[in-house]
Amino acid sequence: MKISTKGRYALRLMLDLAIYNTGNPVSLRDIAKRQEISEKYLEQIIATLNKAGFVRSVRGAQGGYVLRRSPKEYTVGDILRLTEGSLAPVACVGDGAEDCDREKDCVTMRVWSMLNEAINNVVDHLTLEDLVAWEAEKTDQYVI
Amino acid sequence: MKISTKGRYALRLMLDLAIYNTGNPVSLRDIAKRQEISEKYLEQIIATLNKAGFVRSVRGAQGGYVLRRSPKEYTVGDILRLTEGSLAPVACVGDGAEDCDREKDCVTMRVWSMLNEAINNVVDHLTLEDLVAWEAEKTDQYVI
DNA sequence: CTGTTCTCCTAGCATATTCCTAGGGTTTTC
DNA sequence: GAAAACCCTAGGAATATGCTAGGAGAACAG
Repeated sequence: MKISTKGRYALRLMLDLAIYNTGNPVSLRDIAKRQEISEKYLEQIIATLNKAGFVRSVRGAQGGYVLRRSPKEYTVGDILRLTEGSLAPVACVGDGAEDCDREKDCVTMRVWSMLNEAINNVVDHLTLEDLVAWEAEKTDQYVI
Repeated sequence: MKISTKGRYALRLMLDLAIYNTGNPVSLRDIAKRQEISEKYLEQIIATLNKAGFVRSVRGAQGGYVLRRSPKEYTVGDILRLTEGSLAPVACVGDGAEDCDREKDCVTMRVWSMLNEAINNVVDHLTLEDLVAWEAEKTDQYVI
């Protein structure tokens, strides 16, 4: 019942892009340094985000990645589902649920449904913008 | 981000015990048949529940297992945490959280905390009694 | 007092997943 | 044309998952 590094790093990566969202591409090198994550591993993670159209890549020197949309248009759920796969706690609930022949008899499915809803309710109502705001708050504290 | 069979089977096992909670021990053999789970695998799972004092075992012929407490005194969270380990979505939140030197800087931790709370809120407010009641409702539908 | 029905214990293993590392290739800018 | 970037694929160690197997020990029924 854990979120893997892939999903966690993807979120930090996207947050980093959102914070440095000036229009100029941000290189993986810089993100990797700031986030203290292996650049090579980040490459693989951002490839997924790139193919899904979450980011735009700019090749060559001075290249890097840019967010395709504004930070408020990415929910945490979008990012985690893309990188982690379904966030449903079991295979038999949520969208694209596998059918199970015990389904009708299965009271525990209700538990998983409730859990699924609770999880979605958190991740689908948080956007990158929220995280950027938290980051800003945090910085303010040091400034004041 | 999945609950493994261990936790899911443990819940079904405990629910089965709660439903057949007459005072007489229920054999694993019967539970395994009803739940369509390998008896040998269930043995390993119930060993955990037994060691933790969730169930009492009765050895020998006509033996089996009995709940130690009443169904309403077991939350789904109790059962899942025992069998799955912590339900926290990442290692750095929840009780017994590992320290992380990025902690202070880490905005994503807020996301994981919220997720953790949401999950706990579901599993800690559901008891075996609730599941038994659902089971009863379900049966009623067929009877009417 | 013996056979049957149970629980108990431990070992092992095939498969999948996780978390990377490595080594190149291609594109663009200076 | 060299450097700085992205792009692509392969592999691999470590761990977790989801069991199966085999037997030892306990208690009851007849």
